[in-house]
Amino acid sequence: MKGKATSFDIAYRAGVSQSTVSRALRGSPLVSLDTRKKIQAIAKELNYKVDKNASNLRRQHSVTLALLLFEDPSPDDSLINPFFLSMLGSLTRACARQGYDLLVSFQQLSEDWHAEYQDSHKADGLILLGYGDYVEAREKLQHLVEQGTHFVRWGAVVDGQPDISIGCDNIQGGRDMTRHLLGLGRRRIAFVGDISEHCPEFRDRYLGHSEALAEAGLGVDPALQSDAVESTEQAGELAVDALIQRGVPFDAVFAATDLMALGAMRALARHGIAVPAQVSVAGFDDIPIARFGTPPLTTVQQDTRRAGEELVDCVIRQIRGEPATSHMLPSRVIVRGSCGAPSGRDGG
Amino acid sequence: MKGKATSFDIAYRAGVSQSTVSRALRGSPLVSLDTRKKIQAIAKELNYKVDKNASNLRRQHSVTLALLLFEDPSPDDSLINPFFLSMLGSLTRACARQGYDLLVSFQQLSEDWHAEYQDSHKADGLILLGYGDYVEAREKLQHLVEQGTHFVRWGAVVDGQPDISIGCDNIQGGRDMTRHLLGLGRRRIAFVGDISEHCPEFRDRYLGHSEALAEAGLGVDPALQSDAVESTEQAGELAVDALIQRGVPFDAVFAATDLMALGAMRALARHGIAVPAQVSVAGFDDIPIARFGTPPLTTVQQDTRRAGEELVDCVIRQIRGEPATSHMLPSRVIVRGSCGAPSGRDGG
DNA sequence: CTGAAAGCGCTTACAG
DNA sequence: CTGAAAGCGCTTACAG
Repeated sequence: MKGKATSFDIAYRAGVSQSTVSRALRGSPLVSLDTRKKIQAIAKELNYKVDKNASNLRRQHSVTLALLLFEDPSPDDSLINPFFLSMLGSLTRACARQGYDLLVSFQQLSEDWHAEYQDSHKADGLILLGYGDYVEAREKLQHLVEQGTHFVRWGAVVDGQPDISIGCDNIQGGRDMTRHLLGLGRRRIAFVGDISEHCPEFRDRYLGHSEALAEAGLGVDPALQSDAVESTEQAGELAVDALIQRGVPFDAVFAATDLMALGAMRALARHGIAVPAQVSVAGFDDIPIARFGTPPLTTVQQDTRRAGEELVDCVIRQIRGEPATSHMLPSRVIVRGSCGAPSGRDGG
Repeated sequence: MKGKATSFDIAYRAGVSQSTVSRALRGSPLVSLDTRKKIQAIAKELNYKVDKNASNLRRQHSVTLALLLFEDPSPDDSLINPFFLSMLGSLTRACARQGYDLLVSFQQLSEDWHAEYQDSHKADGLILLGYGDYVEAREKLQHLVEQGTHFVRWGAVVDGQPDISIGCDNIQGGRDMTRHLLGLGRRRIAFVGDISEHCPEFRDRYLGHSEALAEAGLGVDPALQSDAVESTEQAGELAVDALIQRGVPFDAVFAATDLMALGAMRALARHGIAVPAQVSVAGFDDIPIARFGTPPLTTVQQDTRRAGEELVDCVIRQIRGEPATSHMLPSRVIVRGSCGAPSGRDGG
């Protein structure tokens, strides 16, 4: 065989027209069973695969989705946010289940990522993960919407947002965790993370946290909140340093992110503060290393598997012209050793 | 604007032929600077992107690579080997640098993965990660080669292999680690992992281990080697249990994988054996959680960043008809707390 | 330097 | 149920 077989090759061998071959292989009901069988047999024999480029061109779609991963530029570029990575797994599988391919692309936060994929027909829809600063991203999102791009963003559902997003219920997650801490007798709970409009997810977690405090008849002390410049271990460490510097007493640290919580533990250890004996530490995400913390980290688990499925489903619905809406997924508290509670069976 | 702009739209506005538009946008030297500028301006204005399907069809390639990730089926399918995941990051970036897109696909180990991607023109080349059992994979690899598929496998370089592979120098890595252990005064070093021809990478690590023993004038005691059914934490735990059951004394465990090493530590803890005081534990891979072990795990680090680059480079060379050969990448021992050595500055 | 034209390999109305 | 034909949007010899 020279070169790849085409539908004409198999038509010739089967003694039918090329149209019939195409129909048979696409499962059209218009072709007789005998013909179909014969064609399929020859196709297999010749190791024939329909040319996706030709097929896609003709049908005007690509049956692939593009995953745009946005990352803060970091010197060591093999280090990826573990949460995104776990999302990637479920996204890939969800796509496969729906018959879509997944194109993965890391975007520099600075880049112009408008519709590159969809317009070039590389992908029929986009999934955005880790869009960075929401305020900055917003106009780009707006632009994408105006262009009619099919896409969904993983993240907070924000009032009046231009796009469709799916995220975990951050308010609920924050509320549940603070309730847990309160139930353990903690009263002065520090919150680590940027709660401005730039980080709506963290803001929601803080909101839930505040709600739980209110439920318990406690007020929110602004001195107990400490910004972190990014969502890294180091930033979490620095934030707790700042907190200690500030001189406000606290008996728990609730970090908006596991990575920051791990950093918080490090700062605490450095200051000779025992976890959880003196201070409880809680995180958010349940990334794989959370359970390897010293002590293992109590955190809020997001259901990445379900998230991946819903994200894919949401884009495909848009592609098909079906209704799709923003919504939130439930989360759950995973109790491990870092808060002082008896470890649950979930703590694995 | 109804629908996407085509090269005809921009030709019309620019007052030139569609051929000229195509040339200008592809950077052909045949077009005058003025014409090119004008065309580029209009293209930007109309938000024009060349249709990849049409372009690819015409040029008979796709400028995309497919990453085939093979995984042992696991009940929790969001759990992916962290080593592969870190590879994925560098692969994506390496592709981007070369102007290629990356299609990600999880293959069930059982599936028939022959040339699906290349024949359908979805991808110009394949990168295989985690091919499973080498003996089983071998005939498929052979088949791929016969079909002229452009691909590279991440893994051991095996004598007489049909395909091209790039992997870390497992023999060197194994040798270096065992030398390290020997330098720490350990004499009875257990090795955890399947060293049969089914797992050539582990076999090579064991080979290096044996070489280091020989250098030190020590013999290889087969009783100190313990198979693990898979490369998971649990399998590592079981393997160490078996070792203890066996009653052979040992003062170190060198696991063929970090995940297994972590499991080994768990088994040791369960038996009340102190690490590293009584027994040193070493791993291989340097996955992100390695440094979070209790104590932090001493391990052999593979340079995933460089690996990603070389893998991509290797496939692209094949696509271009340039020579490409199997080769190995150096690895390095990362000293942390699990073996009893004073922790190096590399220990992160 | 530019244009007219063929052709990449399919899918799908249209006609039978 | 089947075939002949148009067309998806490009790229690139070929001719000027």
